[in-house]
Amino acid sequence: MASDEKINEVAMDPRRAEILQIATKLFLDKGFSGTSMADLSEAIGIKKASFYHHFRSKDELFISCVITGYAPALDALRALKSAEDLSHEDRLRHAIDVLYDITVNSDAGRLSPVIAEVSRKMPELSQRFYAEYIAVQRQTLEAIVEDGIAVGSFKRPDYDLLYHIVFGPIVTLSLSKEMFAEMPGLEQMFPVARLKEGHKDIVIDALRL
Amino acid sequence: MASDEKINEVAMDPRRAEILQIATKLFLDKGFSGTSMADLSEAIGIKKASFYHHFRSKDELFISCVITGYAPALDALRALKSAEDLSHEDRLRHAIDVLYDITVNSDAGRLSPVIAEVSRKMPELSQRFYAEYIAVQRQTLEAIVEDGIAVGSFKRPDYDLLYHIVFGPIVTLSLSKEMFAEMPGLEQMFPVARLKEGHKDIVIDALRL
DNA sequence: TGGGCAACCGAACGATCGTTAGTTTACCTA
DNA sequence: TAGGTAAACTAACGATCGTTCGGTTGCCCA
Repeated sequence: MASDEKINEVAMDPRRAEILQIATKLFLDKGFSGTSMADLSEAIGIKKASFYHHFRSKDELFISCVITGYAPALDALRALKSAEDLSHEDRLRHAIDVLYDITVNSDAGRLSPVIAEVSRKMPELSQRFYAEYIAVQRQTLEAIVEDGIAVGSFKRPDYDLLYHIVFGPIVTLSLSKEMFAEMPGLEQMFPVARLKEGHKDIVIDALRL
Repeated sequence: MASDEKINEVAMDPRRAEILQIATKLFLDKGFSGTSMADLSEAIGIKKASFYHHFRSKDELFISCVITGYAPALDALRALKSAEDLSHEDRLRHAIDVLYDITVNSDAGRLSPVIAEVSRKMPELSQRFYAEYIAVQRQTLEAIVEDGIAVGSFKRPDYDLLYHIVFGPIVTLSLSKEMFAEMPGLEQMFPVARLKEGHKDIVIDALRL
């Protein structure tokens, strides 16, 4: 497949993509209202006015950052469905690994607190974020567990609860790392690798027959 | 009058307390930078200039909101230690009930995303919030579990992991409710009571010998 | 009874916000 | 080589930001 028909405008315009990348970094660092157009245009290396040649407004820019930010995460989720060679337990463990990765390390997950910041003035963004990103994560998790149930590996859980237990710690970890980023000893405070392994064990236990 | 005495002296000035209450409501609703001094003074019912009779700055006001916001939550945590009549499992269940309550319903917990918003420009607030609120929650949880271990009710857990599993879902639930507050069907999306019960079972299971 | 003072006010401060108007530059193509 | 156009520029816009100044009010107590 050489070209995907559903290519968005970003892939067509490298300058736009470059701006998105720089802007995302700033939004992650300083939040939405903490990032001024002066900061932004300086980081890009153009004057403020030139920015408006590429984006209609700061709001549109941020929305684009979010949408393009979770695109790779969605790809990673899609890739999960084609791991047929693993046991169902290992598929689930691998899925949780991926969820940690996309939430703690990717732009999409790390932008969540910033989306929360603007959610009141951009409710349509929250809705889109939920429908196109959060809900997809949930569906992916459910599909993997359902496969395991079908062959008798798992018991059927309360999916709302499963989601609560799986995503809760991951999202909070991501939020905490942002929130306490300036504190010394951050790595010891949140030993991600160890927490992840223990977390996976607990989730598997909760699904055991 | 703003003075050099400790910010968290609550009982000093009823007018100050009244302003704190109104300000907290606004900060919860619209975030830190989303709340202007114009909004605030209008909500209080005084002119902007008069506000500065009570607080030195917007930053000091917000810090006071946070500090006084978690004071009742700390009281609730302290009260947990004197529940000697319950079994250790029930004490833990009750503790988790309290954690849900103070995180999802109290100002302290609900202000967390707002603290995250300003954490870069007020790192000392993040630090204080962690030391005086987050760490206290953690210590309380640990003390209760240690009591259970001493009488053979629980096995000794990885406390970092326990904290991850207990607080993660609670904080994320609180964040989600703020983030998706404008979405229809919020209550069905996050059936708090059911999630809480299932969550408690899983935590207890993880501590079983 | 009058001095002190907390609480309030109108007015304005300088700074910064996101955005726009109008113009110039640089490059591609006809 | 002329012309069109995308992308950059300078300059400034009106609005709003948090904050301060200087003055007025009204209550408490000496």
